Amino acid sequence: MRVRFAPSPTGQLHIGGARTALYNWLAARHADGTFVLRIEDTDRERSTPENTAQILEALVWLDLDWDEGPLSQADHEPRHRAVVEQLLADGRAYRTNANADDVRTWKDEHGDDRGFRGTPEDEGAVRLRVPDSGETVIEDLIRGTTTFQNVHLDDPVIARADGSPLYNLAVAVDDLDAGITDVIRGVDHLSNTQKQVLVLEAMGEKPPRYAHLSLLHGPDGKKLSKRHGAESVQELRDKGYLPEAVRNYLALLGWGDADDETLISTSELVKRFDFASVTQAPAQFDEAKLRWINGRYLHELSDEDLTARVEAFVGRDGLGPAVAIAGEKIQTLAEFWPLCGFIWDGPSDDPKARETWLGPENEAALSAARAALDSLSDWELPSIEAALRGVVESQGVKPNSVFQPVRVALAGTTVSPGIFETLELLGREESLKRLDGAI
RNA sequence: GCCCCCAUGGUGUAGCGGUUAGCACGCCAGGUUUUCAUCCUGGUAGCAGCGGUUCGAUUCCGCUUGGGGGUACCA
Repeated sequence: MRVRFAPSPTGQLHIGGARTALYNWLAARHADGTFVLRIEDTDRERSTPENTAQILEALVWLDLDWDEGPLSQADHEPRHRAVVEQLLADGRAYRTNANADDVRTWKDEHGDDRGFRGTPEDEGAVRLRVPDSGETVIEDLIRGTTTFQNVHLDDPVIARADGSPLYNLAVAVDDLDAGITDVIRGVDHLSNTQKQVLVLEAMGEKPPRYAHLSLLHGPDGKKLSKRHGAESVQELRDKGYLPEAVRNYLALLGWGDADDETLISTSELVKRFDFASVTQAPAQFDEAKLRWINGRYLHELSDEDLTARVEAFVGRDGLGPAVAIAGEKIQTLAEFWPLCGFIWDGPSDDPKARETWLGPENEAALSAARAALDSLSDWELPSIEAALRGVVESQGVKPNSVFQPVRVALAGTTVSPGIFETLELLGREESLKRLDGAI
C-alpha cells in the first residue's frame, strides 16, 4: 500500500488536514506500507517556503513521519505538460476559448443537467473531452459505490491557455506516477474524483482506490474556524495539548470499532485501523473531550517527562519540584504557569481572595500559623502539616479557616497546589516572609 | 439551479432485522479532598419525519426535511 498526504501550503495545518494526514499515516503503518508527502504548490502565490515549513512543522510535532518526500508538485510541471500534449494529440482533450460565461450560455440552451461540451479551437484553455454517455463509477473504501453520469459533467479545464496544468490533471498524474494505491482525502474531493478518474482513463491508466473522509465541523455545525477556539495544529500545541492526545482524539473523530474505547494508544490505533470502521458522517470538533483525553495522557506521564514538556512549553528550567506537586492538577501544559507562577513571581493579585481570606477575622489564624511554622526545627512536609493541623485544633476552627488564609498569603489566590507541599517548596524564609506580608 | 455525500442523546461513537438502544465526553446531583483539579457513585438525554419491505424495523428501500461538498483558465 502506498498512500499520500497532499496539502496545499496555505499556512498552518488545519485540524481537518491533520486528521487526513493521521488517517493516511495510520493506514500506511497498519499495512506496513509507504506514506508519501507531497506539497500541492502549483499555486505560486500561496505556496511560500514559510507556508510549506508550517505544514512540515505540524506533522513533525504530531510525530506523523513520512517515508518519501516532501515532493513538490510544481517540480512535476514538465511531466504534466507532456501529458496534456499527449491528450491533445490523442484527441482526448482540446483547446477552446470558451470561458465560464460561455459554459453558462451553453447550459441555458441545453438544460442545467447537461454538461458543457466545447468545440475545438486553435487556442485557449485545454479541456478534457468528457464522454456524453456512460458513467464514472467510484468505488470508495468508506462510502461504497458512487456513480456520476458523465453527461452532467462540464468538460473540465485541465490546463490554462498558457499551457500550465491545473489541479485535477496534476493530482491524477502525480498519484499515478508515485504509484499511489489508495487516495485518502476529504469528501470535498469526491466530485473532483470523477474528473481525475476521467483523466486517468483518457491516459489509458487505471485509477487507484479511493477513501473519502467526512469533513470536520465546529461546535455549531459550521466549518471549523478560529471562532471555535482552535483551527490549526499549531494552535492546539500552543494551548498545551500533547501530540499523543491529539492523535488519539483525532483518530476517534470519524473512526470507531466494536471495542468502543476512548483512550487508545497510537500503536494500538495502528494495529486496529480499518477503513470499514471509518464513519461516513461529518464530525464536530469538541475541545472539551480533547481536554479530558489530554488530561488522562498528561497524568500518565512520568515526573521527568512531564517536567521536560512543561519546561519546553513555559520556556524556563528548574520547574521539576513544582511540576511534582502540581502535575496532577493540570489538564494541559498551559495550565501549569497560571497555577504555579506565584512560586517565582510572588503572590498574584486577586483582590477578592484577599478581601475574603486576609481580613481581620483571619488574623488570629494567620498569626498562629506563622508562629507554629516559625518554631519548626525542620522544614519537611510532615512537620509542616503537623504544625498547621495543630493550629486548626488549637484554634478550634475548620481546616479551611487556617489553610485558605495561608494559601492566599502565599499564592495571592484561592487556587494553588497543596498547601503543605507549597510551603515546603517555597522554603522557610520565603514562606514566613509572605505570611508576614499578609498579616 | 444542477451533481454528489451525509443523518443514533448537546458532542464522539457501538449497533450491522427481534437489545431494558451500550460506552465515552459534557451537564446535573452526591461522595472523597486543605483550595482547585483529579478520582468514585448515581442521574440526565437519542434512533429527523413519512411511506414501504417484513411476522417484526434504529438497522433494508424510497421520498421529504435538514446539514455538508462540488459546480474556477484555485487547490
